[in-house]
Amino acid sequence: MNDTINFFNKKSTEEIAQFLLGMYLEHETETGTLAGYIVDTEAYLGPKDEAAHSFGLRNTPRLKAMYEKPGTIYLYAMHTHLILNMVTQEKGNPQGVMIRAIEPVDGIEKMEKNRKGRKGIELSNGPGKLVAALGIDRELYGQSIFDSSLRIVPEKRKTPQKIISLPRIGIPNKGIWTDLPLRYVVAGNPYISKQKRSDIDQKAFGWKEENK
DNA sequence: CAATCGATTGGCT
DNA sequence: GCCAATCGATTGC
Repeated sequence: MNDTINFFNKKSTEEIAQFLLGMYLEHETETGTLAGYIVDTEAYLGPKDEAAHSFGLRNTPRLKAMYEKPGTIYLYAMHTHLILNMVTQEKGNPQGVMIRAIEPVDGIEKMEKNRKGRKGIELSNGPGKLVAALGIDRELYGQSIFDSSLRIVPEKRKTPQKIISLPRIGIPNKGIWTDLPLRYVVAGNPYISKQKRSDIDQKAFGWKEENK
């Protein structure tokens, strides 16, 4: 875990976004532990990034957590859905990574309940969906992804066979920022949104063979 | 399938 | 009031 914190302290937001692919994300709730592997992320480069909430160092009450230390959880509402992000740079430098999808591992039945009976890839193949599946709420706003009830567990992570970079989703008319490939996905994993069925790796889900 | 569109909360100007 | 880093149902090819 210390290695992971050091990684956040030394690397660029783009590098951290890729590093988070395969990361084990778990949420300890009153009714049990819910967890999965991160398979889809997007980097938001803060002050200079027209697509970021913190563009131009904008700072409003909602953005407070973005100006905190690396690993701080930043949640915001999009229509009726909460979206999960974490801070990636030093305090006062509001850059972050958004989590777009996870592959469920632990507590799948509870996730199905949280998702009102939906199953399979519909459980967590979108940013609003995984937040609902894991039962994430506003109380986690401003807490640390390293040691709160919602946390990453580097010891349990997987390694992607191949990482693909793509333009980010849902940010039209932002000049170069619309097209820059700041979205990163585990190639072939079925939980990636807007993916062709033929590109899915049904056998290994895009992971490297476990080191046996 | 792909494209379109309505729903509808919260944060900002 | 307006707009959004979305979801899900529906339409149409």
